[in-house]
Amino acid sequence: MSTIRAVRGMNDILPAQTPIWQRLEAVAAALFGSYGYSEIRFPIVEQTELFKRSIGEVTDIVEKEMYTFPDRNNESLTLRPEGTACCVRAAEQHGLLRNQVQRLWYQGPMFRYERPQKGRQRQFHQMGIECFGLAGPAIDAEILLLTQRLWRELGLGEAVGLELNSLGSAVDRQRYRQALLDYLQQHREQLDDDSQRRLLTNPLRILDSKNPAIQELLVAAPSLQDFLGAEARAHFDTLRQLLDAAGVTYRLNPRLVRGLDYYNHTVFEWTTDKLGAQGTVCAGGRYDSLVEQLGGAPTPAVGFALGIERLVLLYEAHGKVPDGLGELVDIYFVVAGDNLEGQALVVAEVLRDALPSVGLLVHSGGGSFKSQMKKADKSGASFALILGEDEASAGALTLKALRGQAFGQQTMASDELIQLLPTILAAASN
RNA sequence: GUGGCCGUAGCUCAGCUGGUAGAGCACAGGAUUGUGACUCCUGAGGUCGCGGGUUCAAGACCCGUCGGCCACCCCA
Repeated sequence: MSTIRAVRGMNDILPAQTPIWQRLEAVAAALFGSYGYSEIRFPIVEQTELFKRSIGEVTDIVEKEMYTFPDRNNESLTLRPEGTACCVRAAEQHGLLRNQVQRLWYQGPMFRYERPQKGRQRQFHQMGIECFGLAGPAIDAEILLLTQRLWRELGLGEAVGLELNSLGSAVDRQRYRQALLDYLQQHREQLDDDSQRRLLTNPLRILDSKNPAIQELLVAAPSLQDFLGAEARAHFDTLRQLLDAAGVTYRLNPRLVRGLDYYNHTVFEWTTDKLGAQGTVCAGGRYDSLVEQLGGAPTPAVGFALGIERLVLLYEAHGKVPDGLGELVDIYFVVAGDNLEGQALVVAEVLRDALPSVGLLVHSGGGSFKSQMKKADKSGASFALILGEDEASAGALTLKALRGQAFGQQTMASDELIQLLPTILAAASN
């Protein structure tokens, strides 16, 4: 019989990896909270229509990357390919956006049907924040400062860089789209197949083509910056002043357009050259018309999403990962002797009552004294706690240091041990 | 969806112009009857991704297929 494997592009995150994930998620969640953002949780499945209306009908995500299926009542459902649309739907549905500012964050799996490669899988994970109800550039600056602080706390300040652009208002963008189209159509024969296709679907995406010949052609193309209206220009200029004043360095990238339809004004990406082709770790921007598009009142909004898999890769290779991350066991309890397992469990519970923060692993399943000591060593524990025949008859326990501390090995009554353990463990961890 | 490279033990890999599978690590037991690490000995572990073909003979060659990695596309 053939074994069942995980679905392509959907990866297990194994015990060797989860401490890194927990660390990243904990640091980010604490940071978001410290800026006044509250967590929101929404379902993994939504009505298909939500994504068609928000992300855009002609985007690759909607056209060919969504996991879409009919529910048993034939309603079309979709595994969420991103979080922003879901967040807007949830916030709007529950009246969170009525005349008020909301600072929200979320995390969880997203699904896109793509060929897996480095930094990209079909189930991937994002953390993101969305802020509703603030139209000015100050909030754009705030979330960029927040992300910059996150990189700094993880020791990734040198590994990522910020790229920034403004798409202008929807009207600005429409005017520019036409001008770009006019230009590109004059040079149609020089466009590669992909760009020819995008001419019809999403011409702005031609701007960030990786084809050098296309980039060459674009040098003489009309620039989006020249099409920004007064309001858009003022918003962007003020944002840049705020970033300069706050010491955020960035690279203006007039070719940065982003793939989702709902963005306007500020767009940004934090990128790295250390992850291969998928170098975008965190990206976002302003989407002032999305709430209205989804049936709510006009509500300015800005947010970003960061890809946790990519952040994990970057953090492992370039971040400051704390020593001992993921080491759970302080004490390995060796139980050597017939019929002592029950007694060991009772003693262990007493120890846990007295010292709830201590990691205590009780050996189970028997085995020789020697093999238990080997397992104690392998567990990474600082100490072996031994209950054998001698200890049992003396009403005592033996504590043995495994990591070359001066402590050595001592046998004492369990009451005394509980008294002394906090001091002993503290001394050992220094 | 397209392209390149790759599938041999739990992991990392060797296996020559075809001749019936090996190493290191990890795991288990022992040397050392209640003391881990270092050392030494021993053991267990494989339908060589799967299916077909060529051949006296295929892990190796051919075809197909599935999977993995990387890149394109696209995106976090």
